[in-house]
Amino acid sequence: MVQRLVELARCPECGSPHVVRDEDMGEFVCNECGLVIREDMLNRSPEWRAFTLEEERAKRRTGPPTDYARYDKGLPTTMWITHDAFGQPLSSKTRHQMWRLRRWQIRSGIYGKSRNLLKAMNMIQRLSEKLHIPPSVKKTAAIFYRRALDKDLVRGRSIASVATAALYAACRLTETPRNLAEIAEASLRDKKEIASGYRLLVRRLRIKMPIHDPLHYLTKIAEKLRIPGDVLGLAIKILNEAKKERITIGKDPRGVAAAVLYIACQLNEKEVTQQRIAETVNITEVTIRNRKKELMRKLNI
DNA sequence: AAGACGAAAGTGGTTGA
DNA sequence: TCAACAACTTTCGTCTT
Repeated sequence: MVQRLVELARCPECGSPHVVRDEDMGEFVCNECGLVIREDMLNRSPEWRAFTLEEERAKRRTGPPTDYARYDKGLPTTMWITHDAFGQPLSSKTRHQMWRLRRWQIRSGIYGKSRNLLKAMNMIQRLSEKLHIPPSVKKTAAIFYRRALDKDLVRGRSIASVATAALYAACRLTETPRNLAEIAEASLRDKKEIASGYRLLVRRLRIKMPIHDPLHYLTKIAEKLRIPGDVLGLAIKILNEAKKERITIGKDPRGVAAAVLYIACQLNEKEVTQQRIAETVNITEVTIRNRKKELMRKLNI
């Protein structure tokens, strides 16, 4: 099936000129931000062409080409996509994903929520591509969204915000390092909106989020700044002490990790500035200083 | 000149009434 | 739902190396 793409005016959301008309899906989609501009556009033209009467008779099927009242608007067939928006053939991996999405769509199609789900899946798909989120995490997000839909949590909220929140929750659960700011920015939605959606999902779906261990960040920073193993070893020792003294609870694990590593570097006379550590984990030097002060005091260093 | 330190004011999230 | 609260950030002046 050939996709016909027609350039439109600028996207009302992000101002991007890359707004594309996707006739097969019956949608206008912004290639920059993934905004679906007119999702209920109806393609009334026949999906086939005939040049002779015989041809027309041969190609015509029963009923009108598309029917808006049908639950799926013929979507199970239109989801058979073999080329991307630029006319390039899809990779086998993406084709496989599309195939799964299609099969899944056919299965759920008889239910009233299918359209909602399809839109959400599109949203999650676009966001995942934009943020380079691995397929396994994306799958988790999809499952979260489905469960949210089952529990009627989407009612009264926008599909986009819940879908984005589901993706964020999936990232948190799988410890995929994407923060709220990045995801909110990619979805072009308010951080608050995503955050409240996230909390709703965690609460109502009873998702058990892993507690972020400073150790996780410790090794990460050490690797990035090429901290030698013995210094890292010392840092881990200090961290374990801190855990015993219960200094780490309720604090930003990144701050604790950063401070512990900084102390270890100083004790080993390894020159690393607070600033360098701070920027690798996206916190401020002040936080490192505060944590450091507390650690030094309570651990008698 | 760069890095460290800390005070003060502001922000966003959590908690408990 | 709202106010209080702790943690964290931003900003900025000062001190040290």
